Amino acid sequence: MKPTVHDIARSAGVSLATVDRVLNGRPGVRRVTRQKVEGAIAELGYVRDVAAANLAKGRTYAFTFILPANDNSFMLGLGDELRGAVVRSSAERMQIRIVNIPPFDPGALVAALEAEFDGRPAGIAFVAIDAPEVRAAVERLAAAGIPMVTLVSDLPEAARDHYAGIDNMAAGRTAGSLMGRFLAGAPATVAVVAGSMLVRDHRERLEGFSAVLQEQFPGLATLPVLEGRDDPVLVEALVGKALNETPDIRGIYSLGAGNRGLIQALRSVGSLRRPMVIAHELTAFTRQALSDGTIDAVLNQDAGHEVRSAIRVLKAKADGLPVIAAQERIRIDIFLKDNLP
Amino acid sequence: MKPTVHDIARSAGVSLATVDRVLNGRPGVRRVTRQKVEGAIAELGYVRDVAAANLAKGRTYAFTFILPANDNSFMLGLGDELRGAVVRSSAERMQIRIVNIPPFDPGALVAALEAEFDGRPAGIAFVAIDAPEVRAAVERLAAAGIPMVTLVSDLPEAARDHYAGIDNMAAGRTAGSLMGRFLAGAPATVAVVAGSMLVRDHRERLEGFSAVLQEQFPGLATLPVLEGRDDPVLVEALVGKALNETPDIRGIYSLGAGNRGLIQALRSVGSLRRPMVIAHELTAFTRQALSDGTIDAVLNQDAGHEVRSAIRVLKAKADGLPVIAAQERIRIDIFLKDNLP
DNA sequence: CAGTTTTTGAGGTACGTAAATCAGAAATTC
DNA sequence: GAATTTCTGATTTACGTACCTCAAAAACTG
Repeated sequence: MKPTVHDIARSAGVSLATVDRVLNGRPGVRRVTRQKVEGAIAELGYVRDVAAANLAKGRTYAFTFILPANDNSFMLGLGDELRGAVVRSSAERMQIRIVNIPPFDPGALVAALEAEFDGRPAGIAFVAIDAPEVRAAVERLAAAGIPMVTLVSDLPEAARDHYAGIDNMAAGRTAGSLMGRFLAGAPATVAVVAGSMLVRDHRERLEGFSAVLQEQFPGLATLPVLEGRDDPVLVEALVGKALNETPDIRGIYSLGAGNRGLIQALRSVGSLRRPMVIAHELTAFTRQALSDGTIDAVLNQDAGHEVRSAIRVLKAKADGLPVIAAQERIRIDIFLKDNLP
Repeated sequence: MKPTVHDIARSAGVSLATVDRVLNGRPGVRRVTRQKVEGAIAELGYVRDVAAANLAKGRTYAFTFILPANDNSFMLGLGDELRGAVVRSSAERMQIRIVNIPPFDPGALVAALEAEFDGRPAGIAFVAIDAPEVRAAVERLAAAGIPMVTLVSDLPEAARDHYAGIDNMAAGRTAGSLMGRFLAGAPATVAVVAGSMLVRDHRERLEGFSAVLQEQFPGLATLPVLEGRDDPVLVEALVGKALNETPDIRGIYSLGAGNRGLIQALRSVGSLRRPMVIAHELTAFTRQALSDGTIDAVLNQDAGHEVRSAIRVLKAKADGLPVIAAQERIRIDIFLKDNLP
């Protein structure tokens, strides 16, 4: 049988109350007594029954997720995953509130963060915008002892407890490496389409991509970045124009959203001149394009994993427990048409 | 506040006992009463508190993991992950027993499975060997109502409840696609190193790999499969011999274990003639080889994820709960030197 | 309508831990 | 050595659900 606090008390020759004091770090236990109890715990291999403990604590976890009301497939999918997780997690004493704010708006994010002070949530997850005022708000919440997790886009070196998202620099490097190898090292011109260079994850992806091309594939030249603002219509126009004006484009790296427009532009190009294309985020559109050969590779972050990881981490932080780092690492999925799930 | 059974009882105008009967599907409730209770549950949005329920049930989950006593890095890593999970899961009322059996031995696996009848475990996970006698044993355990999960290697169309592992056919296809693209479609000779063609996952990987080469890269010719029995020494000998006898090998796909030997053999080849190499499983050896350029890509299955997924699924099955399919899909990681974790 | 069966109510105990109270013991201080 | 402070023990209640018993009410049966 699994040992309980009673067994510890008996084995250590102390009372239940003392065991409780040791277990929960309450004061009023002499050093020697504490060591006796800890010895018994180690000897019997006692592990606290979290179900019973949570029940006794009667604690519920109020978490808030702040998401941009973006209408691209990825963010919509993230919202879906989150709502699914909310339903399931209510069975585990968690109450998750979802707050939507206008996208790309640091002021709105700060306001939403400030508003959380009143509710005193057990934790907050949010898609970070890298701006000084956001950092300041995060510092204040951290000072108030509220655990915070950044989601999808990070705020490095700020007081957040964890980042639930991919390493965007590594993603960019991976894209660069694939592009270089797929183009077999021959001299060629590559175009890069981004959403906005103001967004941190896009900047990092570009940085990683460019670094690898420079280091390992000097034969590949890149054109100036096309900023499509994650807007399918704008992306289509920009890419179409670029393909017309620079017919020798042999590769395209799309590191933001709005891939619907990219795919449109590519479809109107003759299949002979179709460039090598690497894009981000597996959506209905990119999946289709991948299987029909319009896109060659898709780098993906799994929104469901990110959401579940954020929830797990918030809960662990709220409980003061360590997180299993390996489990919480969000991986960069590489999809070719051959390993589509 | 979160509603409890008491709230349901009050709201439906029945007693606690009746609510309990409805919730747990016990007999002795009239149709109309049952509907009243279900209405109240829906209206109040009641969700059973799993922590309290598990505590009350006093149930502990006895799971058995049957692992081959293989000494390659991957299986050793899997064992480590499992032992780590065992420690953590004991806090969640799970007791996981690990049984080691000789590798590649259907008889030993059957014996280990048979032995589980007595213990009546709440679930079994095992690395499957595709043999008729194993299938028969699985049928008997399934008939006894014991949930089963195959780990790493599957037993398709058998009575197991779930497979916690990668799609090996897709892995092989991915390797084939990468190899074809990395070699840029030029005519070349490719060698394949496997552990044993008797093991299902190796067969499937080869099948997927060959299919893609045939379909998409007809210029690539493959040599007869080298069976290295996952043994570093044998692998080194075979690969060394092949590289000597067939100097125009431009690609190697190592779909099994024993990559230490492969790497050794590659290191003694001049870097000019070094072929394009794709291997499986990220270990200390393959990681090193990847970062120094000896290996070009590694396809990986995350042992930790597989173990945790198997445990989650077994628990869900034991509780009669549905599994979140998306969460339990084990992904094929593709690692280049640029996205090493 | 009496007898039988089914349904329901009321109440209790248990699970393992948290948290509190209060009295008594031990250690420390003056 | 008395007074004070610091520890410790014993006991109790609570968390939300599961599961049990027993009695009473209601619904059927012939």
